[in-house]
Amino acid sequence: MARGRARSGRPSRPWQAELPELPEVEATRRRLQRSLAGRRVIAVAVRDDPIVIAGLAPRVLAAALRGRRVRAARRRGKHLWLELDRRPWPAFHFGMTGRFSFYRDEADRPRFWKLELIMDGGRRVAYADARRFGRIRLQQDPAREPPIALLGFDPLEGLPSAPDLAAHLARRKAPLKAVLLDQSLFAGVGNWVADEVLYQARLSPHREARSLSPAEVRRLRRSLQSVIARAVSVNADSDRFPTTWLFHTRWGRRAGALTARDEAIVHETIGGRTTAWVPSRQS
DNA sequence: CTCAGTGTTCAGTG
DNA sequence: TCACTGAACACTGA
Repeated sequence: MARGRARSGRPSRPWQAELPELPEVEATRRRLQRSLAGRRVIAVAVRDDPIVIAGLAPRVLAAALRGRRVRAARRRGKHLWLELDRRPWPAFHFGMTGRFSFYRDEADRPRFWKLELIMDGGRRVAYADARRFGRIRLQQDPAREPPIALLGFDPLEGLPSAPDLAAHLARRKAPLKAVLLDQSLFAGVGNWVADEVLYQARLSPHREARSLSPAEVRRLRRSLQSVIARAVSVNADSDRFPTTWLFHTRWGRRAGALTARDEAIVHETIGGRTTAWVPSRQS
């Protein structure tokens, strides 16, 4: 598998998003909005998986979806949900390997599918998750219930002002890398986005969050906004990320991996996660 | 066979 | 109460 490779996909092949961080989930949301909004679910298949569909009987989930018309697809952070013409609504988290696939032929149903919707018009959409860290929930109002209600700022919807952000960071002693990954502060930031933001903001992932100067907080804020906005603007297709982004070279695991600028990349565990960073550029 | 991994949660600690 | 750390979760694929 080409890690971190979003695909554009030829029209004849099923489409699926990869990498469940904010940009990929937003690309999925747009795809769901385009192919499902205004259409009716004419059939539902649910695979009995007591982990991914925890606490929810397969027949209950199927009954909530069958016959419903989809009004819209919504997203917050890495969470996504469908607005139907009747509540409750389904909400999805993607874990490490959750993804939606869009296709027409039953033969294209993805290998680790958990839920499949057949829409009027014959289009099919399936949620699949090999590693089973993802979750499907059924909620009356997903945006106002946990876990979505507990999320922090969504960088695509808007970040607080630099002084407000500084006030949040001032309470955190943990390394910047760990704080960026905290969904109750920055909703939707995952491992590659955090590393990219720190690289572009020229900040070390080791820095205590509370140690940032006002100018550094502004740099962090600006990088967060620009990385997310740019990734979303190309539909999370990593082939279209700027060539200078760390993303393209961060997984060169051999000692001596270099960025497009010929800077040495270091890999180490920070905040419990593998982190790629460039000491010569980030401090 | 071993190990790392795009994420979250929980227990234990300070 | 809050913040932090590390283990656990489940499974694939290198």
